[in-house]
Amino acid sequence: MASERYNAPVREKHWQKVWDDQGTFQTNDKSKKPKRYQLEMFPYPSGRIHMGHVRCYTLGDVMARYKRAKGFNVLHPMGWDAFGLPAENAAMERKVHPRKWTYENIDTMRGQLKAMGLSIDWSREFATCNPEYYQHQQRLFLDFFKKKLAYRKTAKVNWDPVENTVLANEQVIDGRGWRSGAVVEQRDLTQWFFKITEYAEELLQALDTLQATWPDFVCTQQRNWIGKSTGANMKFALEGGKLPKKLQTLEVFTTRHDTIFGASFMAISAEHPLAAHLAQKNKELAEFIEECRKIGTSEEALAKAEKKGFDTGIVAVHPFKDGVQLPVYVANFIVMGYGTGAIFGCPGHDQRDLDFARKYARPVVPVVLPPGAQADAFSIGAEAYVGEGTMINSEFLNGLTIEAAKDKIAGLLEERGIGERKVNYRMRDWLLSRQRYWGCPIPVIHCPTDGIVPVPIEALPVQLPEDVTFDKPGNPLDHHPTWKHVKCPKCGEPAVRETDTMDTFVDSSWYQFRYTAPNAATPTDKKALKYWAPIDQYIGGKEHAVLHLLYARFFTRGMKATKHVDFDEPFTSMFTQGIVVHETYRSENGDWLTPDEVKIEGDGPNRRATSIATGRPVEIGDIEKMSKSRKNVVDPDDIIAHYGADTARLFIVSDSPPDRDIIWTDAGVAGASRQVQRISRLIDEVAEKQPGKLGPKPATFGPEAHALRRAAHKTLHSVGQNIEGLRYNVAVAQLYELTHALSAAQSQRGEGLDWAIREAAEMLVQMIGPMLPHLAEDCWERLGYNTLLADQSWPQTEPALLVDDRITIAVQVNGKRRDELTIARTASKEEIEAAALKLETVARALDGRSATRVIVVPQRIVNVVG
RNA sequence: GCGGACGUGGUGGAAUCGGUAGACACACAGGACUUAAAAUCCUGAGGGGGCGACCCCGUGCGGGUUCGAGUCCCGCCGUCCGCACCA
Repeated sequence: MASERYNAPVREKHWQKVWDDQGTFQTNDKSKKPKRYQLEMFPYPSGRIHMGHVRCYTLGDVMARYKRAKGFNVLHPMGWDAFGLPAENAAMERKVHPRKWTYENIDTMRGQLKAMGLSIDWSREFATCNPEYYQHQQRLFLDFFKKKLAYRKTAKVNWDPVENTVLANEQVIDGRGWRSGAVVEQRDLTQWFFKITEYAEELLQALDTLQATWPDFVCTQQRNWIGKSTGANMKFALEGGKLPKKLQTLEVFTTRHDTIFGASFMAISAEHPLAAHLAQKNKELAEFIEECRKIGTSEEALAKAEKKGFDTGIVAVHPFKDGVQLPVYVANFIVMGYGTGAIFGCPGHDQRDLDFARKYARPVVPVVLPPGAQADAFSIGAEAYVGEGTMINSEFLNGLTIEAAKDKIAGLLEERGIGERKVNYRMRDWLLSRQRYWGCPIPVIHCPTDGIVPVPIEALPVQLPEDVTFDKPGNPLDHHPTWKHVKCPKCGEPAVRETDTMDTFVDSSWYQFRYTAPNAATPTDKKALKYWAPIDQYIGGKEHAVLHLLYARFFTRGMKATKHVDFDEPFTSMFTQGIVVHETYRSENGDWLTPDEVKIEGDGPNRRATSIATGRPVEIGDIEKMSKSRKNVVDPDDIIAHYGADTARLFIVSDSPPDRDIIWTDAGVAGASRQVQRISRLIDEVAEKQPGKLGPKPATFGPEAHALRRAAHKTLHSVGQNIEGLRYNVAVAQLYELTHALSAAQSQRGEGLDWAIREAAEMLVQMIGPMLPHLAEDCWERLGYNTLLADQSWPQTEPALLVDDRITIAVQVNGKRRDELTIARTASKEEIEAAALKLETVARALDGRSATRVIVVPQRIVNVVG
C-alpha cells in the first residue's frame, strides 16, 4: 500500500461526509472556550464559484481551522448576498423568475463550496432574499427612520441608464456605474437616504484606532472619501443689481479665511441659485450656464476643461476692508455639491484662483510671506504660494501666523454674525432607493392624508410579490396591478406602498451580526451578540475598501443608536486579499480563448501557444484578473475534480502572500499536487515502518533524534506564528523544510530516532491540517488514530527544543562576512571575541592590521574592525 | 496634481528588532531508475574571476547615518492602486 497514489477526489468526499455526519463544524453557542468569529465576505450567487471565491474562503478556512485547533470556539458561517440586478437580467433574458434563478444558483454554489472542504457551520446559512432575513432589515429601516437616520429628500441623483435605477455616490466610479459601466446621468428625484453624514466625524476618528489592524490603504481611502476640511462660512453683502432679499448675501465656504485681504473676486457655481436668477434676464449668462452643464457630466472632461468665468456685474462687499468691491463671476470650476457652491478667490495663495485671476486680469496681492522672504521684494509669479508664513498686506492681521489669523477672522465673523467656523465633509448621505424588483422592499406607505406612514412592525415582512413581469422598462413593483395598493395603516383610506427597494449594500451591512443568531425573532439576539461580536477577522476583496466596509461601519453605529448592538465597529481586524490573475490568449482573428483551448510549448522567450482546435498560433497576452470577458478563467470544479480541493487550497496558500495578486498557472497547480502526494507517501512510509499510535517517549535521544525533534518543534512554533500573521506562504515553506528533514531522517539510525520520526510525522500531519484538511485527516487515520484530526488540539512545543545549545553566528571583518563560528549559545562576549580573533580567516582578512574594535552581539554576529 | 503601497535571481517569493541576502517553490540543466515514457529520487545553479583554498560585485538609481543597511534618513526613477477644479 505504501506506494499507492493518494486518490484525493475520492478521499475528500469521504472526509467531507464524515465531518458532515458528525456535525464537526457546528458551532456551540454554550461553549466555555474563548470565542473566535472568523468571517469572509459572503458571495453573490451569480451561478458558479470562481477562483476569487476559492482564494477568499481558503484564506479564511485556514485561520478558522487553526483557531479551532488552538482551543477557540470558532464561528465560521456562510450565506448569500442574494438580491441584485443580475437576477432580474436573467429573468428578462431567459424568462426565469429571479427567485428561482437565485436559489438554483445558491444550490449549485453551496455544493461547490462544500467540495472545498470548508469548516463552515452550514446550519447558520441564510440568503438575504429570504423574507425571514429581510423582514428584520425592514425592522431596522423603520427604527432608523424613527431616529431620522433614514429620510426622504429631493436631490440631484446619479441615474444609471443601463440599470434603470439610481446609484449612491460611492457607486459612481469615474462618472460611470460601478456595475454597469454606463455613463451616469444627473436627475432630480425624491429618494430615500441614510444619514451617514451624521457619523462622518466618528467614522473618521475611529479610523485612527482601526489603523492598527486594518490595511493602511483602506483607512486612507476611507479618510479621503469622508474628506474632512476645517474652515469657515463667510457671508458677503451683494450690490449692483436688483436682487430678491434671499439672494442679497452670498455665503462662501473657505479653509483659508486668513487670506481674506488677498481676495480679488468671487466665483459661484453655474448651478447656484444666484446664477439661475441672473440668467433669467441675461441670455449670454444663460448660454454660459448651459455650456458648463454640458461639460459637467463627466469628471474627466471637467478636469481638462479650461477655467472659465462669466462676470455677472454683481459685486460683493469686502467684509473687512472698506470700499473694496469684489466682482462676482459664474465659474465652471465651482461645484454646487461642495460647501455652499461659492468661493472668494485669493489668487496669491491658491493655484486655481491664480489661473483664473490672470485670465480675467484681477489683482494678485500676496498676503502670506514665506519665512525669510522680504515683504517688499515678494510677489507672486506663475505659482501661488501655499506654504507657511506670516501675514502681510492684511491690516490688523499683519505679523500673525496663518493659524492665528484664521482664528482671529473666525472670531470676528462670529462676533459680527456674518459667518462661523465650519467643518465640511466631502461625503454625502447614502442614497439607498433603487427602482428595482429584486431587492428588499422599503416598508413604508404613502397616504394622501397622512403622508409617509411606516408599515407597522407586526405587519412585516413586506414581501415581494411573486407574479411580476419584466417585459417593460422601469420598476416591476410599480407596474404590478395590485401589490402597491393598500389601505393606510393610520386612517384606513386607500394609499400606495413605496415601490423602491433597498440598495443591496444595505443587505450586506448587517448580515455579519445575523449569523450569531440566525433564527432570532428580532434582528439581533443580545446574548448571542455579546458572546460573538464583533468579528475578530474579516477577509475580502480590496474593491470594498470604501463601499461595503464604510456602509457596514455606518450601519453598526445606526444599529447602536437604535439599540440593536452595543458597539461601534463591526470588524476588529480586516484583511484584504489579492485577486487571482491568469494569462490571456487571443487567436489571430482577435477572439479570446480559454486556457484549456490553448496548448503551450517551450519556455522563456521560446514559449509559444497554439489553438488546440485549429492548430493556429495564439498570442499570449497580458496577465489579468480572471474574467469571463477575457476568458482567462479556470473553473474551480475542474481543478477539484482532477486534483482535489487540497491541491487547490495548497496552491492558493503557497508562494504568494495572501494580500498580493496570485498568478494561476497549470505548472503551479501540478506542483501543489506533487507536494500533496509527497506528504502522503512520506506518512505512508512512517506508518508502515511503525504501525499503531505514538508509543511512550524514550528517556534519552541520540544526536540524530535530537536534531529532528528540534526541527519539528521549531517548525511547529513558527508555523503557528506565520498562520496567525496570515503569512501562509512562509508557513508552507517551513512545512516543506520539515518534510525534507523527515525524509532524510528516514534513512538514518540513532537512539530514539524512530520515536522522533513518529512524533515529527504526527506534528506535520497536524500542521498541514488547516491547509490540507482532507489529506491530514487521511494521514491521521493511517497513523492509527480513530479520532478526527479536526477535533485534535494543536500540538504543544517543548520550549527546551526551541533553543539550541550551540549556535552558528556570522563573523564579519569590517562589515564583510568572512567566516562563521559555532559556539555555545550562552557564550559571553569575551569568549566570542576570543574565538573570532583566533580564526585564520579573520587574520587573513585583517591582512596584517590589528583589530581596533570588536563588536559582539551575542547569538547574532561578531564584527571585527581593523 | 495630491495621497497610499511597492521595487530582491529566469519566475513567485523569504529574510518578524539594522546583524550570514536569495529560505521554500516553480521553471531549467545534469544524473539515477526504466526497453521507453510517465511518475519518483538525487545533484547543480545570483553575476563575474581563479586549477584551487578563495576573491570581487550584487536587493531600481544617487547620496547619507552606522562597526554593520534589502531593512533607517535625504534626493531621484519606475510600477500599481485610490482621489482629483473640494474652495
